[in-house]
Amino acid sequence: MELEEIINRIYPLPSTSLGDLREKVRAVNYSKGTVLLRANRVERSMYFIKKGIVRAYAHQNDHEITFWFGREGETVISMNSYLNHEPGYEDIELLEDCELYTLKTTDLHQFYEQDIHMANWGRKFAERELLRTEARLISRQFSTASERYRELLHTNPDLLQRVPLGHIASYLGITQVSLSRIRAEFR
Amino acid sequence: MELEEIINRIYPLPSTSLGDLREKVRAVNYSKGTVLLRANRVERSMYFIKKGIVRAYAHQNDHEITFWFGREGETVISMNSYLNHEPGYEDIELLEDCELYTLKTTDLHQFYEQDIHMANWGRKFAERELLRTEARLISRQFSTASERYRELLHTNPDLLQRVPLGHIASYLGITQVSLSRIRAEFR
DNA sequence: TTTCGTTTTTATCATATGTAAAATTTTTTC
DNA sequence: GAAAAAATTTTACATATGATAAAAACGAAA
Repeated sequence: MELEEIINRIYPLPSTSLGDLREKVRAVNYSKGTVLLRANRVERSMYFIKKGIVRAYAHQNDHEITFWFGREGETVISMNSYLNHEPGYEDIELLEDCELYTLKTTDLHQFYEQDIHMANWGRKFAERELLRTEARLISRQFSTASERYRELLHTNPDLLQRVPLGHIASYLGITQVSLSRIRAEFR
Repeated sequence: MELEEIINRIYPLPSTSLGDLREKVRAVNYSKGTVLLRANRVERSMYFIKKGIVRAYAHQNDHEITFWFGREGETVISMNSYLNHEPGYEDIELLEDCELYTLKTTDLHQFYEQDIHMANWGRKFAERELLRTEARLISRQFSTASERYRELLHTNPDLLQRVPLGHIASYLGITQVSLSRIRAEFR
């Protein structure tokens, strides 16, 4: 997916803003397994996914949970790093070889301060992510693990093809063993 | 808490912007039990809480879950209504008599389009809520119900005084019975 | 104080999910 | 194509939480 489409899916920018953005953006490729952003660091880059899929995960002790997947057209950023200038809590890892666009967060901040269209783009981006995250929090309460799995199967069928089940289980808030049981139910 | 402080806690606005905002804002008082925003409607108002506490809850069948509390200084809006011009999924109910500031969402949208400072205020607001919500989603996975309760007790001691335990339990993702067991543990 | 309604706790039983380890299948690598 | 590594499933057992019902405690109003 081209940069312009990625951006405009969230909030269409006038071509002047797009031009300014394009000047600061660089295309990069990384291979599967690369860790794009690291926890406990103040990250200074963000990414747009042209092609591929990534996951964000947090850890505590030896435990690790995947709380976000990003695919073609999605924006990758360490929210805590970027918002509070503090170390983030997530690693972001490539699950496939990826083609990305990258931008320095300092440039992003400058755009926000200087260009109202960019500011509104950033607003819309955060609002959409907020809505999604809230929906997941709520569904965690209302739905059983089995229902959440079927829901995911329905809304993101490709995820199951592209991502190991361990990560999916974690994303659904259950163990891989439990997910395996659920899958066995209807087979 | 005065309007200016509420706004500036999120993102300080220049006095011109604050002045424009103040012109469109109206102070209102409602009593405990009032439902401020209703699910399944496109809501056209938003609120800032000067004094009091409210909760947002979603329902499905006869089940109801509280997923957000708002207190002095917080901003109340039906994200889905406002973002997608679709009916929202939450009711927002006053848990105490409240003093509020209210603003039409159409006015908010206009501010966003015309005033870069307001646009950045909206961005920051959504970003902060996103970070909070994400943190809760993650803690739901890492921590036991008991740990989450103690965490809440530590970070929001007043909540326990101001809100019935049933709502707290729901917010923590457990039943009231379960919360009662947890409370019994260390007493 | 008494009463009524709400909130909170207690008790019992059922069950979904977790932990740990082994078995199986699939994928990768040489 | 064989060996190694990774991913997935299965099994057995433990436990936290849910559902339900009832009792107790608390608070507001008469």
